[in-house]
Amino acid sequence: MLQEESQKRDIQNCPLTYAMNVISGKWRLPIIWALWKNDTLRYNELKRRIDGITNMMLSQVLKEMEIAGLIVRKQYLEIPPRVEYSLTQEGKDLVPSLEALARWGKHMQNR
Amino acid sequence: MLQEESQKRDIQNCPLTYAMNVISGKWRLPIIWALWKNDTLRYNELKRRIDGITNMMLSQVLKEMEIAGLIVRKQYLEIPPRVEYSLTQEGKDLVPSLEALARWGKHMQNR
DNA sequence: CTGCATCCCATGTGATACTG
DNA sequence: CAGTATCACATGGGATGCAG
Repeated sequence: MLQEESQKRDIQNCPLTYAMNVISGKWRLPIIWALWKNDTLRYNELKRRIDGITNMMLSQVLKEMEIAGLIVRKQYLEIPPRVEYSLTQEGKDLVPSLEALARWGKHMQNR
Repeated sequence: MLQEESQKRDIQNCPLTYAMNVISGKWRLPIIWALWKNDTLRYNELKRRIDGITNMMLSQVLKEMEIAGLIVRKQYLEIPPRVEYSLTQEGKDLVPSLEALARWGKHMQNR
């Protein structure tokens, strides 16, 4: 439809919409937050810190965030398998903006 | 379920999750942006500036944002009806954080 | 002009089981 | 340990028509 077309254009053109899409979703912020606090985490360490997430959602969202350039995945060819995740520089650059948003949210909650 | 419980707790406790919920959704940012640029707009003016939105979505989202404290609705008891919308101070306070996010998004798009 | 009600569909998310 | 596959469901969003 025409509507979808204009929406797609928005997503491609508007930096804010782009940013929102990158951090939207139930699990993206918890993942960013966990990796921000811990620098590097293995798959199962991450899973244990994010309460309620399933393997399906975790692996899916991690893959999307890697493609988006937010996190980096480092795989070691060992038995048993070891995979470590951490934030890219861009992912780290995002945090101050999120903290600003959080301050605003805190203010709204206390109103 | 237990999961929903913990999710609800997150929404209530985490200021960032709270803020994200307030600005998430297909039409919230376009509305904020339109009111930021124009200060005050009537219902139909707003609708004309937000390409593709239906009456149903516009009125629904406006009501939610009013309850959230982002916008203020001013109704004039005239015939034909006139209703004007504008950002609250809190709504305006949100904009700098959004602009920071937008700068980050622009950087990511150019990478 | 400024909305609301009904019905419908797409997408995101989840439960469960399985694999290299 | 680090995932994938399948099936199912809840939620957000939309088309259409009606209303004060």
